Amino acid sequence: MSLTLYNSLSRRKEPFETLTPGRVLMYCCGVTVYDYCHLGHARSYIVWDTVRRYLEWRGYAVQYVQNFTDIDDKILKRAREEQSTMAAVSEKYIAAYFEDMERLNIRKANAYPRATHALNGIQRLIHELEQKGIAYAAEGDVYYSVRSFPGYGKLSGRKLDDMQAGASGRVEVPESNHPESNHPESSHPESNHPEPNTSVPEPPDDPSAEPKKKDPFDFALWKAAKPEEPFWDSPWGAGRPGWHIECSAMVRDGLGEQIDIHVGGADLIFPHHENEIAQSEAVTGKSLARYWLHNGMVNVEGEKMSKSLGNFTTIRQLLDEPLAILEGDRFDPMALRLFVLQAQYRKPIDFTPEAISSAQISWQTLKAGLTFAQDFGNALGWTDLESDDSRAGLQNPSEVAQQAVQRFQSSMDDDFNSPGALAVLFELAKELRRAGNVINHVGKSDRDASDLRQEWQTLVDLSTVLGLEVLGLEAASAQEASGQAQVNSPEIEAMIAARTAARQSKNFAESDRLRDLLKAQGITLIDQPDGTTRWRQGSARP
RNA sequence: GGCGGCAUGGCCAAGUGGUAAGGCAGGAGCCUGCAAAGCUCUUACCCCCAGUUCGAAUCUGGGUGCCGCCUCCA
Repeated sequence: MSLTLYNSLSRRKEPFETLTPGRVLMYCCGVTVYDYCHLGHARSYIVWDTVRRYLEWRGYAVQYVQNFTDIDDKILKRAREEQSTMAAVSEKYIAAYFEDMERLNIRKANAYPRATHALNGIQRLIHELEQKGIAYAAEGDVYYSVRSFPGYGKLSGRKLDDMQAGASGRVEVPESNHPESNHPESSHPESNHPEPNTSVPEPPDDPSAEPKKKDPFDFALWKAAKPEEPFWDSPWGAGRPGWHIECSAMVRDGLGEQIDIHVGGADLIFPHHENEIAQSEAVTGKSLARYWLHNGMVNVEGEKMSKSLGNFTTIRQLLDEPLAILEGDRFDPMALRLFVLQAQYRKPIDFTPEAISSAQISWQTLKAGLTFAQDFGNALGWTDLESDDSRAGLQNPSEVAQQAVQRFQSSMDDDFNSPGALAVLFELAKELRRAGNVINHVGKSDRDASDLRQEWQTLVDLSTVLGLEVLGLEAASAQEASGQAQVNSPEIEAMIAARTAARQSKNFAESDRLRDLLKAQGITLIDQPDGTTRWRQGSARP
């Protein structure tokens, strides 16, 4: 069995072969840090984190690098609004990024280069492009001459001439800028509409508005500094880098001239990744990345979630606010992860209340399987959970465990088909939940303890590959909860005895009253065929 | 207008030539004084039309609908 992945470059699934056996160099386009991350970002980074985890599980040593864009017009705009600086705004949202990602159990990259730390590499790259006659300076700006790179358009599958026709249709109304040109945005501060603001410092990419460009599709590698903006000295004068060049430079500095996998949102294919290829490959003469992978968008009511449409929900908003659809509960971060992984990564997913509640409940099911050892390990005599050889059983995996791993792998090998992989996890989790319920209700298991042990261990292992884990805090509180139950035990036993007496005298009204009383405290009673009554805490378990 | 993608049950979503995984949500029954759990059963004309084939959700052609990119965007 071999791993196959869909390469945006060829628009086909291809077998995965690394540049160096056993090693994967992987670069992920990160965020521009001017605001909190929304669900679109969450999806992207959950997906690529999962890909990275899977590659490692498959035995590859993965070097994973993800950048922060911390030089950008939007950051500057935010800094002006907050009477702050670009650096301060960046720091704030980088910190927020890490907080959000940690909650989603996204593992840290090996490196997080920032544009502001990559100026040397950026300038070197621009210089080399200039030497090769592909970049040209114009009044303090430097542009990339798109027509000098024969391969331009190979990733996005478009031709410059085709685009020109389309672009002209969009840019035909430059007059719309004029009426508002002397109305700063503060003239309508109460407006929450995310209308494109015509007073932003940078004009839209209107070819006619940038006469410095030789060709309308040329793009900026370096931008001359405007007054009161941060700048860096350069051979072309004071200024700052364009957006695309930073990734070319950071890939080269952090991973080398050629990498295995370059990933990012599908909305980055053009122009960002196309330009990145043009920049890097024109200099090195080598293909930049062997595989280009792009995740699908998160939609809201059929439309892409995006800043400009204003239809976004931030990660922290979704996780922190009690939700009506969840009857006032908060959305579990792992349920968000599940929501993302329940779709194949290239397909769009719709963010709806139904999807949220479905994911939340699904996570409860999976969690019941994951906490099986914690809940029932004692009952099954699993005393070695903490010890090093606790996984010894997996040396000789059972048929069920082997098949689960095999099915999981063959799904994931097929272009990271996580929905298929999840089906395997759910089958294991549901069986464990069933077995646990039987123990609760009958007092003993109807399954062989070591078989269950293997199924549980397999579930935990495979879930971890997808980053679906019961994290520390939750695990601790679950244990705490079971400890509490012990404390109240005598009181409960007394009530059960009273109820048993009532039942024996057929006083069912009293018997039901006591049942309801305990139920209100979260205690569920289980009458046994032999007339005795068992109980357990927690009525929520489905 | 150009390029790309998607259409499977109430919702989500696998399946890429041999008569439909899984999740969520439902229905019926057995069991129970009532419960809880368990068990059994149960819900698909795979967007439409034509073609290839012994056989297609799966391949080919045409159509319809939706989405993304072409402008900052995960």
